Amino acid sequence: MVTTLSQLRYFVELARTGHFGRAAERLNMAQPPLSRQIAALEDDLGAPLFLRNPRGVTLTAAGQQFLTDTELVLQGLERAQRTAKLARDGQIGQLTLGFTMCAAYSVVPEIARRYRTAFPQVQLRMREMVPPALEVAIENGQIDVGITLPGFDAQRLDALRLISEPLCLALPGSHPLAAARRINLDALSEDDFVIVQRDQSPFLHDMVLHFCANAGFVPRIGLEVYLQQTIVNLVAEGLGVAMVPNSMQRSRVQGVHFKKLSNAPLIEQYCVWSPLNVNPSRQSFLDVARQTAQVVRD
Amino acid sequence: MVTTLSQLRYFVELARTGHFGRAAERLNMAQPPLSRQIAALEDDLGAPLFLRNPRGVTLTAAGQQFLTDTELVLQGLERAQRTAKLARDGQIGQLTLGFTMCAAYSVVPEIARRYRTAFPQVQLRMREMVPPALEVAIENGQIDVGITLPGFDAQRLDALRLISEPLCLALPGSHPLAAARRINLDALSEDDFVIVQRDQSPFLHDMVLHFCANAGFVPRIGLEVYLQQTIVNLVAEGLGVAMVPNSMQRSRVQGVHFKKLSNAPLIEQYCVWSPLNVNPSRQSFLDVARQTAQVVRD
DNA sequence: TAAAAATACTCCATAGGTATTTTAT
DNA sequence: ATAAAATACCTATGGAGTATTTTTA
Repeated sequence: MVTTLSQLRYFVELARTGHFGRAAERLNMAQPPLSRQIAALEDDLGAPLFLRNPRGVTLTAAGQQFLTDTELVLQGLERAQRTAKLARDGQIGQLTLGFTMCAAYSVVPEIARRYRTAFPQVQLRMREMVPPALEVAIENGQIDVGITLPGFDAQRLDALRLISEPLCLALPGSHPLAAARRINLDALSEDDFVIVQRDQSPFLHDMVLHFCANAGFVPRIGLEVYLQQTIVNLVAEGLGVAMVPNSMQRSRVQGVHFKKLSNAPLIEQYCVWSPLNVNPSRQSFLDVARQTAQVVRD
Repeated sequence: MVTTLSQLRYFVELARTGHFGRAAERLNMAQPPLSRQIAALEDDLGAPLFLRNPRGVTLTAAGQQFLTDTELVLQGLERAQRTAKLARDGQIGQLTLGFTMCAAYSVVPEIARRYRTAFPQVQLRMREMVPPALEVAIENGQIDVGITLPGFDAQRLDALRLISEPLCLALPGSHPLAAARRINLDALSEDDFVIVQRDQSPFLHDMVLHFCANAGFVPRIGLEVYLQQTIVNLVAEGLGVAMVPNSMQRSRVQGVHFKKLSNAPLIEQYCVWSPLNVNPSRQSFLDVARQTAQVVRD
C-alpha cells in the first residue's frame, strides 16, 4: 500500500469532523471505505493518527502534526494546478527581452512599463545587446523577443514594425555648429565621425555611410566603436560628430548637442521573435508592444 | 480522472530525463502506461506540460512552473510522513508543563533546561499555577504534566516523587531574630504569619498550621494571600513572618532573611500526570524529570 | 444498550502490461 | 529509415459499496 491523495483528503476531513460517519457523508462516500483508507494511511505512516473514542475520534499528537503538514501539501497541490493554467496562458512566468541601444531610449522603457503593469506576475528580464548577438540569442532561445533595427534574417524570424524615427546629429559643445538649429549634412564633410563598427550594427553603419554618400562625401571615420552606447559619450569628449537615432537625446549625457538633420533618414525599430519560441507570454508581450508603438506614434 | 501522486512522481521523473522510455525504465514501468498517465495529467490540468520532439520531450512554460510547484508538494509529503513518526515517538511536538511556585525555584529550572537540550524539537510550554488549578488543568488536558506538592487525587493521577526539601523561615530584615542562624518555631508564637489561602494550596497551608500546633501554639495569621509567590514579597515589606520551601531563597527578593528551622518538616515535590493523557512526549519528559531529581538529590 | 467503528464479501474502475501503429525528422 | 511516443487490447489490483459484527462507555 502506498499513500494516496484521497487518503490525505479523507484524513483532513476526518480530522475536522472528528467522526467517521459524518466525514464519510461530507466526502460523499460510505463509512466503511473511509475507515479502511484511514487505517491504511496509519499503516503506511507507521503511526496512529486518531484515538477512537465511543463518540467519535480525536487526533493523536502524530495526527496533529500530520494535519498541519498535510494541509500545506494539499494547498500546494491546488496552487500547482492553478499556476500551471496561468503559465499556459502566459499570465505567469518569465519573459526575456533583448534590445539594442537604439531602442533603449525610444520604445523600450514604455513597453516594459506597460507590460509589467498588465502582467505583474510575469518576471520580465531585459538584456541590452548588439543586433547580431540579439539575432543569435533569439535563435538559441536565450531571449524570447528582441527589439532591434532592420537587417535581421526575415526568413527565420517573425517581426512587427514598431516605430520609425529620424536620425539626428550629435555634436560636441565645442563644435562651430553647436548653435545651429538645423544642419545640412554636407556641412560636416570635413568632420571626424564616430561610428559603430560594422559587425556590431551593420544596418546603422551602412545607413550613415549611404547618407553621407548622398550628401556627396565619404565621411572621415575618426573612431569606430564597439558598443553603440559609447558613441554619445565620445562625442561629448569632443572626439567627433555622430549620427544617432533621435531618441538618443534622452540619454542625458553632458556636453553633447543634438541637432535636426535636413532630409534625415528614418530608422525603424522592429519587434522580432522566432516562430519556434513557445513562451506563452510572448503573444501578450507583442500585443502590448503593438499598442504602445501605436500610442507613441500618435 | 483525478490527479494522483504517482502522476506527479512520473511527471517529475519525465521532466528530469526528458525521455518517456528512459523515464519509464527509471520508474520501473513500461513506456505506454507512462505516456497515458502523463496525458491524463495534462488533461486534468488543462495545460500541456511537455513539447513532444522526435528525440524526446521538453517542458513547456506551464510544465516548468508545475515542476517547481510539484517538487515542493512531493517534498512536503515526505516531510509530513517523516514528522508523523517523530511526533509518534515524542521527538517533535508540544508539551505543556504546569508547576507551583514552590517548585519554581527548586527542580523546575533544571528539568526544563535538560529537557530542552535532550528534545529540542519539542516546544516546551510552562505555566505557573496553584495546586488545585493544576490538578484541574491536568484533568482537562490543558497541561500534560504538573510539578506540585502532595495533596492531589492519587486515585486519578499518576505521580512520581522528585525531591523533598525542608521548610525554612522567612523574616523581614527588621525582625529581632534577623541575626539568628537557626530558629525554634516557638520563638515566633507572638509573630504575625503570612500564609497562603487554604483553597489555593491546602497542603502547604495545613502543614504550617500543624507544625505550629506541634510547637505548642496557634499562629496569628496576619495575612492570607491568594498567590504563593507574594508571600516572600510581603515578608520583605515587614508584614509578618512565613514558612516557605527552602528553595524560595533563590527568589532573590531584597529585605528578606531566610533562617533554618529546627526539626523543619520536609515538603515533597511530585511530578503528576493523568493516565488518560496521550502526549507521546510525556514519557520522555518523566524520564528527564526522574534523572534530574536523582542528580539534584546527590 | 446504543452509537460508532471495524470486518466480510462483492463488484467494477482503472493502472499497468504486451503488441502494434503512428509520427516526425 | 529510425527512434520515440501514442494507441489497442487485456489482466488484475484495489477502492468503494452493502450487509453485518465488534467495541466500549
